[in-house]
Amino acid sequence: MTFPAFQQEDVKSDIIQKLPEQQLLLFTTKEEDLKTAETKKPNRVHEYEKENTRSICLLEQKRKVVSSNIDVPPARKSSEELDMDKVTAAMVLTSLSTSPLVRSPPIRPNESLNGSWKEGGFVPSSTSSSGYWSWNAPSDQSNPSTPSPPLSADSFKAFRTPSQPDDGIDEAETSNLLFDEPIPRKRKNSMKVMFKCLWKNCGKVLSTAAGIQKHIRTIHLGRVGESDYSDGEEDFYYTEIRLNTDSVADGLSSLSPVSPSLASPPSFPAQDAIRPETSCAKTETKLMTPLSRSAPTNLYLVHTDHAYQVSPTHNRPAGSGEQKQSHTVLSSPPRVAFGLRKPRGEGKKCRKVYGMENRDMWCTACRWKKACQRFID
DNA sequence: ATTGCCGGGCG
DNA sequence: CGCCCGGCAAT
Repeated sequence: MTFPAFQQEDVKSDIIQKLPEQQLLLFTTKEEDLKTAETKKPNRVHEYEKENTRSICLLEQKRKVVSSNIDVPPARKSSEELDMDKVTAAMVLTSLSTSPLVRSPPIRPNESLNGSWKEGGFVPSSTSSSGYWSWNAPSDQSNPSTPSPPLSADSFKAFRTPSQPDDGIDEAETSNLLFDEPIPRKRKNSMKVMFKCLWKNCGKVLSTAAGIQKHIRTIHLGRVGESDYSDGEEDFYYTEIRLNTDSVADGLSSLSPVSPSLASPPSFPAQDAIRPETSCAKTETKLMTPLSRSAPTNLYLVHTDHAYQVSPTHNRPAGSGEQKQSHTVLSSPPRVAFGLRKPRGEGKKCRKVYGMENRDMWCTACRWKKACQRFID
């Protein structure tokens, strides 16, 4: 019973496809993680089964990062794999408030054990402290394509219930527990933790979480008055990064203010703009189906993907407001010369995201059939 | 067929 | 201005 990597990828992407856009999902192979997931939201768990792979999708009410991003372990490890006769993958995701979007639990018809498995194997225990979301790193280093790039590890956030910010696990604590493996991460001496804004075209880096939160709150979320009130939404828009202080330039350059998201300049077919470290965790999968290809992308970039940005209107009037003061002459737009019409932004806009029925959730521009301001390209 | 949005109309 | 929509282009 081995599980080729691509197969798991396949499942992942499959699941992703059936889930709402605003998601944050997570992958783990530990059953206790699943249990935890179920404990958190017993009634919003969906199972998904396919072949020998089984997954759980956990829906959360609010958009929150629930745990770290964990990639599936490489398919073939050593032979110790045998005891793991089933790979369980839990995907925790968050969605916008009203997102029973996953109406039909994506379950293959012919599976019989989905019910029993859930009830028998996972009696929701109330001791939330019993299990924490943990990193299940493959214990063998043999595989070069070990998951866990900085991004996936860092984009983690402690789980918190929307209403109750503290359910027994606080951030610092969790972040340690998270790597249940003895963190050899003592990182020499000069390892600095910074916080980077993931807002498109921002990329601001600050040294404190509070700082970045405030930045996001005021600059991007436009919450000026209540600048010290946090509903935790900011968590969504920044990520934690570590960098060597002695290679600051390097580090900073790598986090160029360019959009961290997959927003690739439409004119450049090369999507490889995402540096390898970021997109790693690819597992040696050359034969990814077009389907599964979307999986990693979503996985790692959910952060910005679902980032529903309420950019204050005055940020950018639309169109080409970028440089207002370009000095008349020589102002031939660096844009693609004869693109009379803007390449038509990729990425979903309000309409697609919220749907026709929720038109009142769109940004005003979208409502007026103008260029979307919320999901800028 | 659907989606993004420019250009233009109306109050 | 704010608001809406015809219609086109890109998907």
